[in-house]
Amino acid sequence: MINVTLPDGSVRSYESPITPLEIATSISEGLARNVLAAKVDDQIADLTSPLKKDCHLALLKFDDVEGKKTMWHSSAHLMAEALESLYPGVKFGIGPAIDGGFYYDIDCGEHTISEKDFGAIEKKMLELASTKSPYVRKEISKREAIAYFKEKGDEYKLELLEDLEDGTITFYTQGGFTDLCKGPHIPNTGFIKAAKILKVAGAYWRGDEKRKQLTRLYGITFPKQKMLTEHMHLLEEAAKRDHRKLGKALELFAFSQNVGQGLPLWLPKGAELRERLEQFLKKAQVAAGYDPVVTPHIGSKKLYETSGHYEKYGEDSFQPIKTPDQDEEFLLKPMNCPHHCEIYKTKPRSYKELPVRFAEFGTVYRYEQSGELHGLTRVRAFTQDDAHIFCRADQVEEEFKKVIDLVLYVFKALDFKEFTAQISLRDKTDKEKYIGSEENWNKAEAAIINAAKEKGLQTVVEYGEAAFYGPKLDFMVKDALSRSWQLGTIQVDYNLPERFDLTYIGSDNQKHRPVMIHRAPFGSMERFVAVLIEHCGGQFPLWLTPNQAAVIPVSEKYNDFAQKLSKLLKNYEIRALVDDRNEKVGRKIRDNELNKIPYMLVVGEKEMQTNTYQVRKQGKGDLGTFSLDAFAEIINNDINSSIGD
RNA sequence: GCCGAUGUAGCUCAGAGGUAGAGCACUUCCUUGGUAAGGAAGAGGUCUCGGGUUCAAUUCCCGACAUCGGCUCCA
Repeated sequence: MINVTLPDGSVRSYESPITPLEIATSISEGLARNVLAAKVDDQIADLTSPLKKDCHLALLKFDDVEGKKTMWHSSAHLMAEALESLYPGVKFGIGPAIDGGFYYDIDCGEHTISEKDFGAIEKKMLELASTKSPYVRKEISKREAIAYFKEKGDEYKLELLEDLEDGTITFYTQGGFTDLCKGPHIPNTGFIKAAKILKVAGAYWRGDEKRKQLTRLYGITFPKQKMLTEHMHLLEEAAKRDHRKLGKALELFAFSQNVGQGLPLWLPKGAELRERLEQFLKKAQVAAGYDPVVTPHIGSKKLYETSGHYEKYGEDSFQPIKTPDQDEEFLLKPMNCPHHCEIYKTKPRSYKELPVRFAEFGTVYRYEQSGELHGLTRVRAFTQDDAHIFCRADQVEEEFKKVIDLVLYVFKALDFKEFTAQISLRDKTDKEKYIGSEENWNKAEAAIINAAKEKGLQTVVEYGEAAFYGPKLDFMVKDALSRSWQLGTIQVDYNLPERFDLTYIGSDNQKHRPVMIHRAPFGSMERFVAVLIEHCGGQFPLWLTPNQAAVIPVSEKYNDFAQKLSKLLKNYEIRALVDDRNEKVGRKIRDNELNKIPYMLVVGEKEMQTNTYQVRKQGKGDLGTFSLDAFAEIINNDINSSIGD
């Protein structure tokens, strides 16, 4: 007999061996029909693998994240089976489950798979699924496994096998398809009731751009057709929030082929919004002890040779600017830090004045690969809300914490609640690619980890993601299609102070090396605005939005009165437009609703007589009648609740 | 940079080997209105660009450029 503890704490006794599926059946038929995998003492397992000793058991359904992942992983195998049947001779790389489904990397030789083929693949998958073929696990010797894939001619699987130890290798077979796989899987293909191939893309074998590019097919499956329909609807809704779409519709920014790829043009409304964001941060930075500085858009090539960036990135950047003097070369500024280092060096510094904090909204230029450009999130000219803090080693942690506070303040004002703080540390196995002493790195990494912990951040640690000159803390936010982008960033740098020979005089009257912290709460204005647009679906916080209110005269007779009102609103620091088009009220309301204008004031005879206004809130409808003072108060309350003042 | 797809009016999209269409937006006129689309007329296109095939190419083929989805990269 073994004792099995279920998630609710209850303990059941069974004759050993017994499978999780049998236990599910013993609980209820319905459960047995819906259960996909088992979690045995924190290990996900097949429902059919026997339990031989006391354990904790959770039965996973599609609602459970692990259940979903198991089903999607099994679906990758099903897609592979379909592909093999449609395109004989296709070879397989890896096929994992991911957050929104699964993919499989395949090599289909001469044949190219395109969107036209998706329908046939989906159909084949469902056809194979309907046979309810069980996923059969088999432990196999390495020799046999190699023989199998040699016979099949699949060099990718053979390469994967090289890294596996004999005795740990398992195969899974469903229907006519066998794959190298450690599992687990759902009991049989019958659970897959709806399948959709989502996209096709190239992907380098093992993520190495020097190796062959395989075809990556992305898909998703569901246990119910209705769930797929809902999912596709959700994706469509998300696509409507795409900042590229909204940026165009709301006339915030544009690109022109005549100007160049990845070089954004800020339109008046977008520039106004950006300006407001800058003012907001500048104010916060003055309060936090930053000194504004301004530096040019180009700098001597030598400056970047000193910083080490030319050596590392020069080849792939915008090329040096030539001058009449042959010996001179300049670079478009790819970063602000070297300039700020030179500002630091303009005079001797005492330990008493540290930390000094130089802040600049500095526009930088980087030649990003053409395939990487993406709306405003990845461009070739962008403005960083940059600042560099020069401090003593003993001040690093304190300064770091202050910057975290600033980032959190910014995120709160813009209602960014969902973000992850990513701590990027050195690659544990390859410390060669980093500049700086072991001791300094250890200190910096510890300082970041401590600061993040003390500020109560939810963090993920990524090894190997650090910059070459120091560890960093990045604030990651997802876009409408759940792609993750880095916004705020804080980076410790022991390298540049060294390279620029920065010093300060300590209390001991000796020269010491300051530590530098790079930081940007927004990251870049471009990317931040992009993510902000998607985050709020184009409906910006009231304090930011270009037009806070629309004055709508009911007929042309009241246009003058509407103009007068908008001037009055200006006195209250309320930004209002007058919609004096020759259209009916209903039409004007509709258009201003669609343009996401937060408030509307309809004016006609009644308003002119009484000096009170009917206020309508975007998306909410009529709020009632207000005096101008009362309306201004609504707006001010709204603003204060987001940025305080 | 690599793999795949796409490129027609300001926007969203139809279309076909015989030099182009819809809806919205725009302009003008009528209408002067009370809370999510009033009516009529008009204007708007080197069908991304460059080659080739053809009597004829925006359509078929090749190339470039740009955009989109990924991969790699991201100071």
